[in-house]
Amino acid sequence: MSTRRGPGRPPGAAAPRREQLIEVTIELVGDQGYAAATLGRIAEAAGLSKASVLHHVPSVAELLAAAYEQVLASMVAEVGGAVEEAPAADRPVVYVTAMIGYFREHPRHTRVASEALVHLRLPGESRERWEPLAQLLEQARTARGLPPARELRTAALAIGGGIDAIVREQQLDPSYDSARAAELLAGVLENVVLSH
Amino acid sequence: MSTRRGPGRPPGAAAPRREQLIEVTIELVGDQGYAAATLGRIAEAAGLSKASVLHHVPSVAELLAAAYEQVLASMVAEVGGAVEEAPAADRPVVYVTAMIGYFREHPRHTRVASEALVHLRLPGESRERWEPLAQLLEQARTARGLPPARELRTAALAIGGGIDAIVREQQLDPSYDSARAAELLAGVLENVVLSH
DNA sequence: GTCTATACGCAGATAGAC
DNA sequence: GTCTATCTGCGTATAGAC
Repeated sequence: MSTRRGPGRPPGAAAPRREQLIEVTIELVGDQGYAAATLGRIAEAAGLSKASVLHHVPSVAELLAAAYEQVLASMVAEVGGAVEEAPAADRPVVYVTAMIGYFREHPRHTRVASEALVHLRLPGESRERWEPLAQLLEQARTARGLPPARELRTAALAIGGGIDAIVREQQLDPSYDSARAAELLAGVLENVVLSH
Repeated sequence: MSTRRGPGRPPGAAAPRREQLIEVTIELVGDQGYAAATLGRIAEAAGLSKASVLHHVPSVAELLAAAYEQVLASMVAEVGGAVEEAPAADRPVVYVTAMIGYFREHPRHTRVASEALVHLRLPGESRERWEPLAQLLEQARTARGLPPARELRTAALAIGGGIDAIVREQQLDPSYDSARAAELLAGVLENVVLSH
């Protein structure tokens, strides 16, 4: 009987219940913040008992981390894809607009990502959030024949902070046009960091 | 007997126990975050029982709000003072350097202020955090004989985000020179928002 | 896999003696 | 003003039946 069902899944397949739990956790955190993402509320939103939730997930903390990681992976995939399609000289600008665009298209992911630094115990990774952009800036400058920048870290940090602020404003006030803001920020980047 | 002690204090005087509790709360939040500022830990840090703490303060939530407000008031007093001493044309630049300088001099206040938006139920005030800077920008432009800016909100938002990022970096890595970063950010402000 | 029942800890807050 | 003792609620997690 080659079609009998065993206890396991085919190697690459997903665990559907776990996926569902991650999904409702993202909705809960995205809409009401990490403080609202308790075992009881997650169970209720998933239509399960608390014990059943913990049958599919080792702990609430692990589930919260998995939800955050899924949001982060989705963001990295989309932004990273857009960046790689562009020539090196334009990548910083694409990074800015793609990042702001991503969170405009995924409002729930905004809160998941922005509150994660406060609520989750994140290893040192969060401390170097400015590094990817710094690398893009440096590579764009060499692609343009410019000398290395002296204050790369501060430049990347400030641009990243500007992105965060624009994304947050779009979340607080959906009538705020973050696409236009992204163009503006990209223009500053172009004229200040990527010229002379 | 005009010197007898009654139950009250002279009108303008502080309530010393309450002040002490606010103080230890700021230390706790500043060093370990809002999650660590529980009634039990506050009591322990103050050398009191939990019940005694609540004799001087109506609730933990109120104490947390008071601690945040004290930090905010202190910051506004220092930054506001520096800004008012400067001519209108220079105020945005002074705002940036004074703000970053304040949090460099008061590391504990950094975390109290930055996590407050996530942990405290703040009324609409937090939504207009960009407005003071926007006003300074507008006034500086008219003082310089420039026409009103078109994207004031985004400019103030992005600068504010840059300030936040630099302040946070100084907190995470004390060897990071946020004073130099402030000069850089102020320079961008000068050349991008306050010229032509 | 799913449930009910339960254990356990910790948070905030109150009662009442001193 | 200060304390000890207590209450209540909520959070995570486990035990064990179905």
